[in-house]
Amino acid sequence: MSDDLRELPLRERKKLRTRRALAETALRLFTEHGYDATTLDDLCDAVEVSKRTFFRNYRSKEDVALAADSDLWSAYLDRVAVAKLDGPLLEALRVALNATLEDMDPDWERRFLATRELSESVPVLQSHSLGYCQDTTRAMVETLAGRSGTGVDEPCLRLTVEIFVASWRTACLRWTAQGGQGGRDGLTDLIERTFALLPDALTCTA
Amino acid sequence: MSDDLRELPLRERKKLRTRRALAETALRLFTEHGYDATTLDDLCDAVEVSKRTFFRNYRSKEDVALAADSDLWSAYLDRVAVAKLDGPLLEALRVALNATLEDMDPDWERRFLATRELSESVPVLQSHSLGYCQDTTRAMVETLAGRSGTGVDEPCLRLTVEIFVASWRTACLRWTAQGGQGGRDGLTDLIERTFALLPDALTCTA
DNA sequence: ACAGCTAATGCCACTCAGTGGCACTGTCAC
DNA sequence: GTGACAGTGCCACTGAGTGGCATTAGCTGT
Repeated sequence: MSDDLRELPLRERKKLRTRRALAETALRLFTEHGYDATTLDDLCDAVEVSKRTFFRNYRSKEDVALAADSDLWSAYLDRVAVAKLDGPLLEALRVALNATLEDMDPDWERRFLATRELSESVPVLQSHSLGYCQDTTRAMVETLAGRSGTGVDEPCLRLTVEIFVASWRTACLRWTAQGGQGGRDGLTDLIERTFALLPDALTCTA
Repeated sequence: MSDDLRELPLRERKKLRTRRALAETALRLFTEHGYDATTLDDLCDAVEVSKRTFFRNYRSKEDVALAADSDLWSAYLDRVAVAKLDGPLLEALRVALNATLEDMDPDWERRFLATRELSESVPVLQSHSLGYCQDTTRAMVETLAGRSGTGVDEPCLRLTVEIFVASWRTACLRWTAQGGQGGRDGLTDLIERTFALLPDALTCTA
């Protein structure tokens, strides 16, 4: 995830630079002038690429805004695919998440916070972001089912993963609400506390 | 939710008929020819209204496809707003959901199943549908927080509602996968069984 | 029954997201 | 160098969604 940039062929380097410039500039423009008020033409002008090139790098306007989300989920999926995951599943998934967070690029944290704030104020981004979560959920269920030999329809497995994602989002929401306080350690801490609340959440009264 | 249609002023009746015709026809066209392959112009031609009228009835193409979802959630929110909700919150929410399902229009079930199938095969609909869930979650948390006097930031409350929605979606997924078998009773049954799995889901091992 | 009011609609022109096609250019392999 | 080809720019197009304004049609009052 960190700067593996210098040891790539020139062509790849340029491509990657464009990709990053697009995501970075998009985040800045969306934050400064608003998501709707920023057109893709604005973005492409700023990065000095054609709109066609934009769409070769990102599938949609929402996609580029949520690049930091995407980075996290794909890193997480990679980790889950190779991790040990012994003991209680929910706990193992949480540990893997913490490890993934620690491994993210130093700059990712800032991008992610900006992305979260944007996502919470723009409905279409929120929906799209939830779509990512759902895709990740599905992929995780498939990976885990394939490994343990049970089918993907095993309701308990799916439910566990859903609860995992729900907890993550709850923790993430609080982290964003407090302005990303404590950086990724703060986030890790919130995650831990949120997961600890789960048994209470099942039984708490109105 | 049932046919309160005959006792409305003519103008309102026509408006409602148009609304329903749009949702009904949209569902049919989307199912028969595919979501992307059906343009709003196609839909408007079929219903014989202008595109402008469409957008006065629904906010987007996704919205009209997910009308059955929206119907359920708004009925559910209405019920939660007035329900007693004593005892364990999660259980009370589930009971209220069952009651809402029973009260839905007889035709709703068919529309809902078609909507779910559509939503699972069209990513943008899935995202949009998750957005509805999220909006409902937020509204529920506000309602419940306002009633019990605690703040909306009460993490346990939000977590409970998130788990509720996650369980609902898991049950719903299975219901759709088995072709809506058993109608809404079948769905109610799946919901009950899914909620019963929750304690296991917290502790199950990989 | 008729005229006036107004909500709802239709129509038209527009913006912007996203796609397809084709020519071009810079990078890589030889 | 030179040919191959990935990546890019440019252009024209479709389709979602919006704003404005004229028109229709349902609800008044008399």
